[in-house]
Amino acid sequence: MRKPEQTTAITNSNKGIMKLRKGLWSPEEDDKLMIYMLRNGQGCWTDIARNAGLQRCGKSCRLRWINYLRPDLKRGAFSPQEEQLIVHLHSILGNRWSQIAARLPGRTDNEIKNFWNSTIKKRLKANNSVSKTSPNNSTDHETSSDPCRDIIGVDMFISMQDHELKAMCMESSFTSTTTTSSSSMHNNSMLMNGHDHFGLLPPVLQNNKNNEANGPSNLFNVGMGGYNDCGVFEVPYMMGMMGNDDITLGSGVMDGDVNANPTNYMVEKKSTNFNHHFNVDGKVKVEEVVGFENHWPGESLKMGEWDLEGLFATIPSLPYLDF
DNA sequence: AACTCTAGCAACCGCCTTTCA
DNA sequence: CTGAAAGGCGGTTGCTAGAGT
Repeated sequence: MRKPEQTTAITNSNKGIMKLRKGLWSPEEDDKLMIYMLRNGQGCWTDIARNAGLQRCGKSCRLRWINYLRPDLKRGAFSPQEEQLIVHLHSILGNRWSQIAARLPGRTDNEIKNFWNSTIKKRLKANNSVSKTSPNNSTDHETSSDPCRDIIGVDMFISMQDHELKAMCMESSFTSTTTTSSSSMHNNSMLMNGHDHFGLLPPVLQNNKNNEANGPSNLFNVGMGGYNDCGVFEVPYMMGMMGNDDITLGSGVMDGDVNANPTNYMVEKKSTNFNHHFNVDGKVKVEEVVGFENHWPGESLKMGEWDLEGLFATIPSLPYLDF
């Protein structure tokens, strides 16, 4: 972490010398950026920094938004399933953290990178030292080419059956590829059929439900629509902040109109405690929150974009989805 | 209570790629 | 086509909090 007092002088052609802050973001800065992003959406980060009244470089604002302020971020510890998926994807993709993060909903590349470097790497070291000292470990998994087994332990890895990973990928794919086109949304929801994703809770709510074990999330989650088993289009849902009751849950069912914009839902703000210190009045459009206004349908989402088609085209070891 | 060690993670740095004038 | 600016990404740093001594 950095000291919030740090400043760097830079020259700006319009305003002469400007001092840019470095280090930790203050709650006030977070508020400014969050409010600006919610009202104006994503754009040129340099402009965002300037227009939001932040003495930060655009890069810093982008990083703060992506890694911390983004509304769709998942909080809390990594679940065992996520951990396994990370290990598996890392064995395929290597240190391409952004691509790994793209397959884990609500997780950032930075988060995954930190998790890998602090936790999983250590486990690898420990496993290596154990395998060196223990003659009993000279089994086939030691000679396996799959590093996952070295890192997470063969038992744990084997315990993750293909269908589990498949289910995770499908769940992950839901909130991502649904943004690319209505047809891909349809495809994904077709894949969901039989997996009870439209059972008691929509996927994102299920995610949040699961996350409660990891502690309360102060952020709401934004999902996209899809077709349920009855062929009825279900619209996105906004997750009220756990325990805060700050955001009214916006959800519903749309019949028939495939091309209806499922993001065009208003979410009423009930209190001023938005983020851990975020204040905003009035109503917030979902599309503003997720930053893809005018990107629906057929246009890609700027934030949290997923390229699962690319993944499954390039990764033969993940042949689960039939796009 | 004071000190040291360490894990976790926010944020910067620098390089590469992409976009745009 | 070219150069500058912006965006994106992986690597790294260094601060904080909590555990251990």
